[in-house]
Amino acid sequence: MTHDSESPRAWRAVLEHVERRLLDGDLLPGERLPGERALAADLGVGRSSVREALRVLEAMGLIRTASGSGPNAGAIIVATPGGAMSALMRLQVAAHGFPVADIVRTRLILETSVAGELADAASGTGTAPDLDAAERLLDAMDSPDLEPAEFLALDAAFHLALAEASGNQVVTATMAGLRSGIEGYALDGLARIDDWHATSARLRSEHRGVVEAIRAADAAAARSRIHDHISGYYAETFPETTPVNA
Amino acid sequence: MTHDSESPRAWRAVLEHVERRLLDGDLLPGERLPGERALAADLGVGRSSVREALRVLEAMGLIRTASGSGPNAGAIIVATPGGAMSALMRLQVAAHGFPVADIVRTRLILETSVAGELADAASGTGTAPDLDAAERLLDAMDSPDLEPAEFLALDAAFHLALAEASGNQVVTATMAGLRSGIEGYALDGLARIDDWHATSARLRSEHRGVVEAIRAADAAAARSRIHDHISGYYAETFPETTPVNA
DNA sequence: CATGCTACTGTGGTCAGACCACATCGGCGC
DNA sequence: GCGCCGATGTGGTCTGACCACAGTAGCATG
Repeated sequence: MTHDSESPRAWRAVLEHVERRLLDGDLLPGERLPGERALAADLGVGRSSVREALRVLEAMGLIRTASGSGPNAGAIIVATPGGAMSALMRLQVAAHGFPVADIVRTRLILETSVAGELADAASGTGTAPDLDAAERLLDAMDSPDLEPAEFLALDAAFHLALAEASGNQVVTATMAGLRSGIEGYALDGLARIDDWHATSARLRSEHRGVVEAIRAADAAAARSRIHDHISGYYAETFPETTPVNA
Repeated sequence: MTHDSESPRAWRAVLEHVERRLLDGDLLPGERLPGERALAADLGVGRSSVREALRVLEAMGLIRTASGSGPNAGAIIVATPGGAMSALMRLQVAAHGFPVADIVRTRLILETSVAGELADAASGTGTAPDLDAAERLLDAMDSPDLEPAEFLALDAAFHLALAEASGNQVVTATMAGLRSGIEGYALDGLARIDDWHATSARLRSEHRGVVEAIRAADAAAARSRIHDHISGYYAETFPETTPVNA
């Protein structure tokens, strides 16, 4: 009943309140938000409105909620953009907001750039990029008795590991989202592969080639190899897709 | 299918139900979702749980809701990823999930690639990219009596117009999000500019140079000019920021 | 005195019901 | 035939009530 204001949506007021507290440094990652009831009382809105705002924050990867009591309970500020980006891309693809071809084009842009950056970093005198995680995944992909779906999951993890190695959290989260957006199509595309054995062998070889070019600090080769790797795969599995330029 | 173990959350069931209906083609953009009460009854959950799911869908840019009656009322499937991406990036920056430096680095990657693509498209025999909207914005920025904040808004719109011209909706939405994420910093940065007149003149000139390179189908020049334009501006306003490589 | 179990407390999660503001549309009165 | 006006149904919000859960204090017991 607190004559708050003109804002037509109460839950938006909650969202803005939390965002402001974040920007002001009042709330830091790891800290807890006030309880839903307290937040509702403070802002003069109902608890349901608070919950709707918290739901949005949770979907955006801003908070994690837990029931019960103790320091682990409640809404805790985290920053896990990967899941949020994945949900966003997945839903946008489902609603035809993001054409699959644009997802692939964007993936091409980001991965090509990441590979080039990694190679450049390898050439510098400073710390070389950490490719251990990526290579461990490549080793796992050499296992001969992998289901195609398992191989695909490792493949996705490898590409994500490259992004992580670049140290760019925005690119990492975005690539996780892009991958999620086309996951369904990737699984469908498995059925189109005639000779899976040959295809997986080629993919493995291409992966090694990319890492090799990065290690050799050959940015141009890293770029072109990862580009050809991705566009070649999509050309094979989705020949009807609009050809990706770039 | 990454069938994650079911969480006992009712609102997630609603979310997944809507997503499946989207994927199955039952729900198309422009169509209306069932009413909240009907949805609650159909899925056997409370209306508040339905509302929490709808709130997430709205935040993700999937639906638009309107009160009242008639064909425009209710929850209508739309696909406006720009707003969702902006909110996501803005919140992640606020929660320190996305370092500002990574936002800038990603912007550099995407815009450089977009400029190159546009120049390549201009060289092809097909339809040249539509740069009219971008150039109209440049004309507006030539107005001598613009507040710095107004100039900045037009600047952002110009860069977004380039992305739109590339025809990649994922990149367009992502760039809108990146811009939103650093909007606060950009406004703060205005205070650091000593000679705004000189700076704005330089920015205008650089913008024209980018468009000129695209029109001339000089991809290399377009890439380097947009790269220098962006990194130069951030180097000027945020010299303390970790130097962006790439 | 130490220990183990048990209520207590506070958290989010959910549901039900009740209003309100709003926009449309059918029907009554003119 | 025309115009106004209430019936209707929508989302938006609030309230209050439960539930499951996880710590924690405190009692009972050895």
